[in-house]
Amino acid sequence: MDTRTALVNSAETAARQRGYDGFSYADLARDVGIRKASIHHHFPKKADLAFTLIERYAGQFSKSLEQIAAVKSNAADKLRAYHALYRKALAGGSQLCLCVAMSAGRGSLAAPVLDRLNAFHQDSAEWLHRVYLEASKDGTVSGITDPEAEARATLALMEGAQLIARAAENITGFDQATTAFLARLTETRGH
Amino acid sequence: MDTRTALVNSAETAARQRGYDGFSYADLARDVGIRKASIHHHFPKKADLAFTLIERYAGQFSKSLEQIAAVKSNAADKLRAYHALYRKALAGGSQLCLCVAMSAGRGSLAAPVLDRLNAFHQDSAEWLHRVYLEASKDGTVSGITDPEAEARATLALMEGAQLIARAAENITGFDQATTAFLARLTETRGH
DNA sequence: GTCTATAGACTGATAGAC
DNA sequence: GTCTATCAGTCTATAGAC
Repeated sequence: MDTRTALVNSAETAARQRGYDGFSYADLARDVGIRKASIHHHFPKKADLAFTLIERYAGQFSKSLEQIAAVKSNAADKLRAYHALYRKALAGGSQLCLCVAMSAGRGSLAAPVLDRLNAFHQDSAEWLHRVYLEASKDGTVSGITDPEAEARATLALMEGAQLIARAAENITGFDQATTAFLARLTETRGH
Repeated sequence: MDTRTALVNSAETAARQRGYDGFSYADLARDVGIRKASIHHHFPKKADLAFTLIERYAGQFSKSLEQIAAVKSNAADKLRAYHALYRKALAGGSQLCLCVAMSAGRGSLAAPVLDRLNAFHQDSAEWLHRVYLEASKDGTVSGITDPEAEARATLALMEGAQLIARAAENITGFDQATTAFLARLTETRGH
C-alpha cells in the first residue's frame, strides 16, 4: 500500500474513534511509520486530509447505497440493509460513521469539508426518500404517511443511535434505539 | 453573579457550541474577565469543571422532565413538551444539548463524566418509557407496540436531529427529522 | 481570590539537506 | 519522498507574591 493511502486509512480510523480534533499528525506518523513532517508532503494542511477523508468515505457509502438499491427488491429489505450498514460502522461501539464523527466535531472543520458533510446528509436523505416512496407503494413498511419525513427521521435515528451506543461503548444502545424501526418492516424477505 | 457561576455558564455555552475540546481556560478567562490561572482556584483540573457542568445540566434537565410530567395530563402533550425542550436547546442551530455535545467529544472525557453522561441517557430513557406506557393506555400516540423500544428510539431521534441541524447550522434539519414523530401525536391538546 | 511568571507538553506547519 | 531541525502558537497546570 502506498504511503498516502496508509495515511488516509490511519486518519479515518482515528477520526471515527476519537473525532477530527482527537488525532494529530504525530499520531498518524507513529501509526504509519514515517516522521510527521513527511505527512505535509502528502497533505500540506490538515484540512486537505480532512477533505480527502470525507470525499473517500462519502463515495464508498454512496456506492453501498447504490448496491443496496440494485440488489434488494423491496423497501423493507433496503431499509434492513441500510440499518446493517450503520450497525456495522459502529464496530461494536468503538467508533462512529465518519460523518457522525465529523458532525460531532463540527467546530474545527473548514468550509469545504462542512459542505461535503451536508451534501452527504442530503444524498442519504434523498436515497431514503426514494426507498420510503417505494415503501408507500409496495406496503413492506407499516404506517407510512409522509415518505420525506420518514427519510429525515431515519437518518437522524441512525446517527443518534450511534452516538448513544458509542457513549456507552456498547452496541446494545444502538440495538435498543433501532428496535422499533426494524419492527415496522415486514418479516418476509424478498429474494 | 459569583465568579464560579460565571465560569460554569461560560463553559456551558462554549461546550455546547464548540464541544468539550473546543474551549480552553484561556477562552473562559477572556469571557469572564479574569486571568486563566485564577480559574484553577475554582476548578483545579478541567475534568472538575466538566463534571460540575454535566452535573448541573443533568439536574436542570431532570427538573424540566419532572415539571412536564406534573403539568401535562396526557402522553402526547408530554412528548410535545419533550420535543420542545430539545428544539429550544438547539438555539436555532448554533448549539447542542450539553449531553449531545459531550457524547460527541467522548474521547477526552474522564470516567466520572462519562458515567454521569450515561446515567443521563438512562434517566431520559426511563422517563420516556413511563410516558410511552401512559401512551399505550391513553391512546394519544398512534401505533405504540413496544413502549421501551419507543423510548430508546425517541431519545436517539432527538440527539441525531440535533446533530444534523447543527452540522447545517439550520433548525430546519431538526424540524424535518422530527415531523414524523410529531405526526403520531394526537392533535387535541389536554388542558 | 486573583495576579504574574513559567513549566512542559503538544499542535500544525516550514526550511532545507539528502 | 523522507528526513532533521525548528518555529510560533496553543494547551493544562503549578509556584508563589499580593
